[in-house]
Amino acid sequence: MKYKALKGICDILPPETYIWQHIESVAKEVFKTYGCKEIRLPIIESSEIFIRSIGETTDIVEKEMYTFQDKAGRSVTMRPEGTAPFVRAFVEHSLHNEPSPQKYYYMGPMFRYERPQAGRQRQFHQIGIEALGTDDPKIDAEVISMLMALLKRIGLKDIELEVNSIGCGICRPEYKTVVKDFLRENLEFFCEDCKRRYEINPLRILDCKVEGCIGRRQAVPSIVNLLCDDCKDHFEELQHYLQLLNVSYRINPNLVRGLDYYTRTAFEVKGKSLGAQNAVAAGGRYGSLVEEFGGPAVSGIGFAIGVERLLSLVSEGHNDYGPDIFLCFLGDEAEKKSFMLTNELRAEGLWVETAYDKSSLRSQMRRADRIKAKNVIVMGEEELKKKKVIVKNMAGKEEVETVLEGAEIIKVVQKDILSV
RNA sequence: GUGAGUGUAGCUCAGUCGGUUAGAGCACCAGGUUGUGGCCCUGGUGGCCGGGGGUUCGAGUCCCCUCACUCACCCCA
Repeated sequence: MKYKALKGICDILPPETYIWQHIESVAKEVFKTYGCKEIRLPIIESSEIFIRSIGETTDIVEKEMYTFQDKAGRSVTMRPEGTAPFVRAFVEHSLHNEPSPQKYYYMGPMFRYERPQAGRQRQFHQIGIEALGTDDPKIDAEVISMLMALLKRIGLKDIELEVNSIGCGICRPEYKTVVKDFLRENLEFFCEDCKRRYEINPLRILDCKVEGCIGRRQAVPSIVNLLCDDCKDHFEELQHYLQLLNVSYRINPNLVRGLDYYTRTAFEVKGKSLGAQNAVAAGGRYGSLVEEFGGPAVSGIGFAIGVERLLSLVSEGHNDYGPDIFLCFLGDEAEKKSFMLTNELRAEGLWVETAYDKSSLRSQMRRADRIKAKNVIVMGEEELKKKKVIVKNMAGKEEVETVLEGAEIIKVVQKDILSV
């Protein structure tokens, strides 16, 4: 084989593409009912946007970005996530002047240079929303419940919502210090990764899976008990609203987000059958990102769904796509007439296929069956003399003779199409 | 970046102790007597056995290197 797609970058082929279309259209319907408007954002941005927002010491920025120089020598990066480009656009176009709160959704590819594995590829797709213009925890609950409503409508089972508050610019640094104080004495007994985390992001130690580390960190107090009063109130109200909306959730005090810009609310939806990369969607509140990008002091909250991970959770079975009509012909005159009729029926919005060369009726019927045609039209010399055609329903086998006229044929075929 | 596993047809896999022209099922294409699909039957297309080197009279099979893929760690959607 001469050429292959790049490592971790996949083609999406039919019938998979049908499931993608389905998910995207359901998402759009759900978002519409919450007032989210679509925003389409570029795939490459100035590198600085990601470095400043995601954080210089995060893995994404340190080793996972597709960054290169354009012809003018500027450093540009293929977006590893959607929030930073969104906030850049929000500020650039002064979208805070739209009636508040402003709610947007986006969908598209993201790029991270990582070793691929189950549920992780270098080009992957996210469907995300962002809601800005209010600090009220009511909108946090609304955003989370919108996510759960969407996942439910897509038919996901065996998923679990985890929520946490990771504090704000005031109480989180204080909590970090508390964690470091508690771990300092025993640090030598922790795993190598945790020793590294201690310097870079000590909160991650609370999420380590190594058994020895789990036992040794027991004494560390939970962040939930050390939030400042404002953050604490926010978190409690969020839970209150989630309960009002009957959204079931689990508080995970060890839930940490990997991106620096998150404040207060953090949440994640985990899929039970997903393997090691089990977050199907995640999000959180960002308190000062808009300001850091030179915009007004408005905060936002958003989430992103990993579409590929979502797909691996949704049961398949969208494999029954086939033409509404397959047109069989016999004889030279019928070939011409059927070619014209194919065109006419397509103009009416039907999916119509026909044979491209002369072959036996048996062979044409076989082809119609293989491509899962719902109906077959037989146009032979005998029918042509009477200016009629035979319409056959492939599932039920019944045949009807009808006049050779597009409108009449559509009438015969219609009930089957509508019932699909 | 680290570790483990797997590479034979488009897909799923056989291939004996190293033996002659590499197989099956599915899929695809063409047929199975005047114009009716699915099941069945016949035939056909499709392989540098991931690549390179070595051992041997002889390698899909044994050895070395390499590449690719997969899973996991890290991290994340």
